Amino acid sequence: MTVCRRARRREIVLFQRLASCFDNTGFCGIGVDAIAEAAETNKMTLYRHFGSKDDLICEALRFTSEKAAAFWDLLEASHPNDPMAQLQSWVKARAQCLADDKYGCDLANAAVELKEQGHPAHVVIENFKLAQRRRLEKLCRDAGVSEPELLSDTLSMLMEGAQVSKLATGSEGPSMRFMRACEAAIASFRQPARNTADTVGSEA
Amino acid sequence: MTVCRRARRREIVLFQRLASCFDNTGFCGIGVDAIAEAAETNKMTLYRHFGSKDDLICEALRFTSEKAAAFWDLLEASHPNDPMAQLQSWVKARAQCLADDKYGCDLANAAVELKEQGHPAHVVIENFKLAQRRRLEKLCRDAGVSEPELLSDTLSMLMEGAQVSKLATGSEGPSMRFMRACEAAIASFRQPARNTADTVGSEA
DNA sequence: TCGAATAGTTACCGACCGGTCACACCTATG
DNA sequence: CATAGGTGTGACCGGTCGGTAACTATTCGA
Repeated sequence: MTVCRRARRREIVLFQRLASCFDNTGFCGIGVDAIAEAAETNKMTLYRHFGSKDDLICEALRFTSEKAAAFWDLLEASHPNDPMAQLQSWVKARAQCLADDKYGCDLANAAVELKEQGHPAHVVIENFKLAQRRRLEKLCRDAGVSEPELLSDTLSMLMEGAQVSKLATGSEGPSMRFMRACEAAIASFRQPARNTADTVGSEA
Repeated sequence: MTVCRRARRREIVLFQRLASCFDNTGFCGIGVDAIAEAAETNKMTLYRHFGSKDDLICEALRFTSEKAAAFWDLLEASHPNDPMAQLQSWVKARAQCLADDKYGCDLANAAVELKEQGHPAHVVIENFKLAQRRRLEKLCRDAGVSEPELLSDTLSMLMEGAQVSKLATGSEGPSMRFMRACEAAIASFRQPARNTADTVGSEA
């Protein structure tokens, strides 16, 4: 058991160093040797902890997603019993991430890059994104907006879109208005219920 | 000169076959041999037309972006002198692409995958996305909405976000509400000017 | 129809890929 | 202090990578 704990401790250290390792190169574009170097270790040690490169990627993504889950707990604790303040705090935090992280969410990038069907990372990505969606939707619902599902998905899309847009056109592209777009969306759903799709004449 | 035209014709055929070639595998995940097979030719012919794999990727992206430019002309022709109808038509067309294309915009995917600085594809991607942004913003402005720049960037982010979100969580994720989100955004900017960020109490 | 330009084929290059092996080296714990 | 569990090192495997050479077959324009 003590050995097990020793190994686990080592893995956590590895994960932390691995977290920002795929950012520059992507997942296919980096070799296991380079990964090992970034993790300040060597290839054999990596292969003693993980069955394969794909397995390693999965575990690294899982680690990242668990760290992100902690963010939500922090968010709820920061404004207890004030979901609207939490929602605004979420926007602010996402805008901060957008400004800080040069390359967006690892999970989202992995979804784009590893799109061959059946890649083991897919279930990690999907579980993470669905969990995020659930929490955001709950937040919107608790905040009492008129259409919580629609607002939640709008904010999700704005967030993902801002990140890929920043990769494509830099920080002076559409992503520069991410925060204002979120605020406008929230504001438009705050008033009772009437201005969603009735003024746009589209059938189906 | 005639030979030049002959070669150019061949290149166009190659491009058309290449267009959907990177969709399944990404750009790093496919070898030149496989690319040649997908283009129904062989590696030597590819290398006689393009200097390198990166060059080939750039040209393929450029071809795709030129095809996309034609879409805008079609859009304007479909509803002459009715920018709001064009805007709604844009939303509908993007929703259709979202439903049809299994993997989103090649240019956006390339931006995510080829994020090493200095990759020659970056200028192609950036030029394309900025051009799209300009046209969308002009459309919003002509449609007479209250904040054309903000609406345009909101729609851009929703579009990019819907695509990556679909890759991450499938068509039942946030992307399922892409069209409604766009319509709500347009609607909220149609009325005079007052509901953008004043109800959300955020300083800075 | 002739000749030049292009396409196809095959084999090949060095480099690197993911992954494994054997073996020496640490280091924490009994 | 002995030892088992973990780490570091370097060589190695077969396969594939991007890219090229040499040569033949085909096609198209004058």
